Amino acid sequence: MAIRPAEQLIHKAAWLYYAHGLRQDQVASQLNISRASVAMYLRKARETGIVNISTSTQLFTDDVLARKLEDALSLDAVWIAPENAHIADPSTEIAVLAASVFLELVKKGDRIGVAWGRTVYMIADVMSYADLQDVTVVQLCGNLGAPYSYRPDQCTMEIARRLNAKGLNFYAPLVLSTEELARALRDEPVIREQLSGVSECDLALYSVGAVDADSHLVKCGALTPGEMADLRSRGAAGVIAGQIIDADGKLLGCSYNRRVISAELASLRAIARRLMVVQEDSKFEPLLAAIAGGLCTHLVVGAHMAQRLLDHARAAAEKAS
Amino acid sequence: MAIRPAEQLIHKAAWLYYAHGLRQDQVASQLNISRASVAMYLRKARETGIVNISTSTQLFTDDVLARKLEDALSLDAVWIAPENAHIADPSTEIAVLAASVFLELVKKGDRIGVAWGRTVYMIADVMSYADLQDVTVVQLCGNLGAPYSYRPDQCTMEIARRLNAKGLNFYAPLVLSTEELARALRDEPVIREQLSGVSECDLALYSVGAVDADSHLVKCGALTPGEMADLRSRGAAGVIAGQIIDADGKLLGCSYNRRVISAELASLRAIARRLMVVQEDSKFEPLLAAIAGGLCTHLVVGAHMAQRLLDHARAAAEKAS
DNA sequence: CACGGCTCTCGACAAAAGTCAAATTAAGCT
DNA sequence: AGCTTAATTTGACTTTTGTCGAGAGCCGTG
Repeated sequence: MAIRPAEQLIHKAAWLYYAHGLRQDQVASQLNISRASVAMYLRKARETGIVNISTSTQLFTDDVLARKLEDALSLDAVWIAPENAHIADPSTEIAVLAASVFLELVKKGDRIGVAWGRTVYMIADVMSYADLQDVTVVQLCGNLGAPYSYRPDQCTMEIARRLNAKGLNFYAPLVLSTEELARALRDEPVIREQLSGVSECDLALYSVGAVDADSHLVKCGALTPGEMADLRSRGAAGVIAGQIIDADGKLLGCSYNRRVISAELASLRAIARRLMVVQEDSKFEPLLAAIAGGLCTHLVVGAHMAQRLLDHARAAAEKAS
Repeated sequence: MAIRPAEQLIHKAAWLYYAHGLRQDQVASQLNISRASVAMYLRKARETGIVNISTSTQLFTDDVLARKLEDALSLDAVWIAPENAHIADPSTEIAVLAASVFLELVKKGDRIGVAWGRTVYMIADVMSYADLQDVTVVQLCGNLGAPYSYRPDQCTMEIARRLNAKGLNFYAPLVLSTEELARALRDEPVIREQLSGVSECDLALYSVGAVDADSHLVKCGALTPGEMADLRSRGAAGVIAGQIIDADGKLLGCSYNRRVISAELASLRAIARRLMVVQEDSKFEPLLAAIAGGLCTHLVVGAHMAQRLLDHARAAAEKAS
């Protein structure tokens, strides 16, 4: 990909402005263009990730609650988004925080696994741009034709686009109608390769889904409300990368799971850094299940959820003693 | 280290402004302070590395010349600072570029070896602030009491301060008056430990010194101009971390070198990423020597020097064929 | 070759950010 | 306590930056 002269100019303007600290009019006279153009170039530079402005998320880990949670749940790191009267929309706050944390966790050369859902898409949406050409973003599960804009492949591609990274999509449906077909498809070289590549990821980004009629699995037609209720009564506690898990975070033995094309839980656990983000307070049980299953090393949640998790962990510890 | 309430405010202001994209007056009303205070907090946030603004140095590696040099000299990466009429001061430009490159190369948890000299100090001086608490900056060579502000320990400490990292100083003189004393001092546990810790570094930052009367070694009284001229006639080609090397980049066998307390060349070569920065065109031969000795994997130079290096490499290749 | 459609560029104005000295508060010291 | 000194905070002012519509250049097309 040859660099267009315009891109050269953007680079130069960004360099003079941000690295040298010149003012826009000084940059303009250096490059013999108008100051207005400089301002425009600088905006483009920010939008394309040529310049990177990042703020430390230290503040959110420094929370005492976050430290206590790290200990209680043996997680590597926890970030807690405040939820007070000043914050207009807690779920957006969580997404913005998660995007910052995610960018802080990404390193050069990383391979990143991304699942799908409203949360992941919201994170992608507020994520700032970066220039990480040697990064690869891979899709963790099959696709779901949906009336929503947050299809699995869109989550992956949007994040790849923001990072200026390579995006690897998964060309298979999430759920098939028979177990046989799913087995056959999983054996296809293309799919097999993609699935085995998951454990080579250095970083995963996902949320956990609830097992109820509001689930995307229901909304997208993969399961009927009745089936969902049935699974729930049989121990389903949450949804990870399109798969149903029980309260221990283990794959639930059910026809649905056998018809799904997605990364195995063991592959997910093989990823060193697993960033889980949960926005809704209602996802308490699903989150507990995911944590129990060791599907999460790094966690971003709201203050209320954090408190509930800590209370639960303490109650459990007391019961045990 | 408890976070003072003021620091909390700086964090919050930076978060709202840079991560959420609020305007200063909106931040001010959120935090119930005046907009002027917000502006001040934001400046502090930038100065302390709570927010990080970095510009890609892509532009300088994209240069065709840089690519050719990487091939010709088998270096991992080369950055070339332009030297045209618009650039007021090429050596500053090189330092600014080197500082950006350095920050791009630093990763979390790194141990960084830093040598000393005008170039290194200039880089430290223009380096922007960052918040890398788990990084350690170690001094690669002994100290030289000097009338200059760029003593070895100052280079190390200034860089550590800018990165908000731990600085590890070297409490020994660079040169001693007898070889015996130098040997004895090198055997001291404190010094021995420091020296052996050098090869555990992940990144090194240094320049190369010239073997002439203008050298710091002469200016600081470590060597007389006469001794320097003598060393030169005996094959001295450059100075690395206070030690004299020959044209092949090997340690020159001389009394001076035996009286020096500094990181061994083998230890330096054991560091995976060795960033060498050369500002002066006059340091052509010293740089050739350093490259010959494998003391450099990443290089930042000016356009003129880059051209000379390439011409030299090509002439050498032609001769060989 | 004239015509829209397109992108790029610029001047002028409005908005936002930076700065400074004065005022206020906090902190140290006798 | 009473004084001095240093550090914050602020309102008012200046400088810098963002934005928008107009105009200029460019290309493919009819």
